[in-house]
Amino acid sequence: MPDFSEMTPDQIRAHRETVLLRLLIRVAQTETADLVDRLHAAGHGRVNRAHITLLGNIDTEGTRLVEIARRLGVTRQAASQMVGDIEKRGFVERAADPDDGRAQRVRHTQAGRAMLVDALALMHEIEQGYEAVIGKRAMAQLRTSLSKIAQATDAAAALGSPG
Amino acid sequence: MPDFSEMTPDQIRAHRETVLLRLLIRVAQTETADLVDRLHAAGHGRVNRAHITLLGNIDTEGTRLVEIARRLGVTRQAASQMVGDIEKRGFVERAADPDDGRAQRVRHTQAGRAMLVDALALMHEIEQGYEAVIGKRAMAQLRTSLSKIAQATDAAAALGSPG
DNA sequence: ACGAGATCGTCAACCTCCTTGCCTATTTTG
DNA sequence: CAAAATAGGCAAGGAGGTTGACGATCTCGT
Repeated sequence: MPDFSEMTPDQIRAHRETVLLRLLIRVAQTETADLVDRLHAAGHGRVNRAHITLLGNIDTEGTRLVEIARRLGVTRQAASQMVGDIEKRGFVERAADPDDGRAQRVRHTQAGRAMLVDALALMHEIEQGYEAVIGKRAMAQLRTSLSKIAQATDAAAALGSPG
Repeated sequence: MPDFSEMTPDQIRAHRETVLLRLLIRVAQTETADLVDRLHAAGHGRVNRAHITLLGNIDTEGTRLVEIARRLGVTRQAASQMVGDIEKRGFVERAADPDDGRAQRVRHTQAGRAMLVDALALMHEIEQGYEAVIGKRAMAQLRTSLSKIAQATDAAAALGSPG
């Protein structure tokens, strides 16, 4: 490992640029902004990343709020607020859970499903643009590498916090 | 391109998992959380991602507020608030710019520099963990691919909004 | 059968980060 | 030099999360 405390300012600057985290955040932000722009252009007014993320995490048979919260990595309260938000916009609806009187199922509406399908298509379009830049092989390896890292860190997190 | 409107729910679910954006966000979030945890463990109390990002975007000779805002992709006001925040914590200080009476230079304090050096070392440590999972070659290609994508999208953005 | 405790969802209050709108001081420009 | 651009700051507010407390319901050990 480099001895950072002995690095010159220029060396620190150079190193900074190669930090993976910086690249991840940058590309994720750019792609998100691009997606939202394209959704607007496609006639889906006033949608944001949270909406897409949420829609993408709802199963066709309906998903419980607490499960949505878990998938999104936020509290139940935050998930509840987000669902309330996109419910107002008509993309999801709530229904009582037949198996559990405490719970509800959140489901896509027709409009929500249409939006999700459009969003997936636009993401695919954007990512094909990336593939054109780095090549098909590199793109495939990018997905594979990130998947492996995600799996490994998830496994580590599961060990770290049992329960 | 797949015809998403004809996909079954299961196919949509399967596709969802391979969307690059999802992977990017997930890995970025995990690494960020890991970094903050390690900084806490290393005795740097009450630091967050914004602090590290900000410290990493300040040059040794001092950086103007407006330049910080540009690098972070936020408004001057937001940058000003963040600088005010970490100034209170003692990581940066402001000084008048000798070349421009309107401007100020934001500089690291000793403590800020120490924090940045630690943060870089910890990111390096985390990312070596990733390298152990996916291999040295894949890690190098990951950085290269993301860099290329970032450069390409930056160039496109520059064309789109001249000025 | 039933009381203790866990779980599902919600309301309310608050925090962080970032925005828009407006303002002053200074520099640059025609 | 006046006009316009630029550096920065103050105030108000929105978006998206948090913690804490709560009622309703389910689950489990006895």
